[in-house]
Amino acid sequence: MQKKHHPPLSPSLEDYLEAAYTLSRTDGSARSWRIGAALKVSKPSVSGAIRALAARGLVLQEPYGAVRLSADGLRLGAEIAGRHALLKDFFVSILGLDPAEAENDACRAEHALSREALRRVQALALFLKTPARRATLAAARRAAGEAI
Amino acid sequence: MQKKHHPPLSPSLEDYLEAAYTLSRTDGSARSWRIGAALKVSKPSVSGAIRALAARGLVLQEPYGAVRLSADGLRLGAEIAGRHALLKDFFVSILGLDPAEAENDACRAEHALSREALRRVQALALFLKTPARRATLAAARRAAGEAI
DNA sequence: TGCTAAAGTTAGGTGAGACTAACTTATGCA
DNA sequence: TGCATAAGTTAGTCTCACCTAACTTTAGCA
Repeated sequence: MQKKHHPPLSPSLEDYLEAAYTLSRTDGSARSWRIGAALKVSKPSVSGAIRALAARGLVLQEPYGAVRLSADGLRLGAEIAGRHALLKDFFVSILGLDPAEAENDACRAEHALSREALRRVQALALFLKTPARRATLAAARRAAGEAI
Repeated sequence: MQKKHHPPLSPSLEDYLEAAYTLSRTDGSARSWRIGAALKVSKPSVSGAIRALAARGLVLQEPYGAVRLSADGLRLGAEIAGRHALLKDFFVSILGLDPAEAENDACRAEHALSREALRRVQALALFLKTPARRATLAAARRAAGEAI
């Protein structure tokens, strides 16, 4: 099996891989139409994206069958889903954003931030959530929620 | 002057407008080649983007001349540059990110976050920067800087 | 004052990522 | 068990955002 190098995944392909990963977790398998429904794109769009992910060895596709993630795909999918969860949690529990809006913001921001920035966001969230910081976090959330 | 509606600016066009705005501020005028240099794109790319911005009434272009922002363009440009500055400041002064990396992250994140999220990030930064919070901010930055 | 070099534009092409329409394969149930 | 419907694929098109090559305009200076 010859390895080719591919550029890092585009935001779009990250979304497809993340959806496939999440659906595999929740539903046991990732059917193409469910990915399309989750991402609100057409069937051919999913088909093309899966082919691109398969070319990178991230998913295995038996034609007309379910999408399965390779070991690499599982690792990357988990990482992307983790970035998403981390940001959503920060938006909700630190900034006090409405969960639906936090979800949208996380979807977009997860492709924009560097590993290091993400790590620091996570650390900040953890710091502010320590029990000793209860009052501070409450005040911060109050401050974030107020109009400026 | 007939107004057409246009969809909101794409991330790419926001970048061009932001660059034009910033150059106008620092250099007094925005020459096309400077925009291209700032964004690391070719002359024709700038030319095309300026045409698109002009079609939306955001910039005035006299052929072969400097790019000037309209009143709308100035407003939007200032807003976009503000988002950028706000995020960079958060990354540097709250998360303790290296300024060069903060710049890159801000460039990408400025297109990803909603108005509300941005507002709350700003409020959080303001909150943590109040003098009464000196020790907390220092501890937070220390926590963010440490490996997890 | 005219020529050259820098700046800007036009023309044409590429690749990503989306779409619709039409086709193929798989599935489930009468 | 065969056929209708659901799921997936193929083909072809569109737009966006970039590129190079070649052309035009502007401007500076000998």
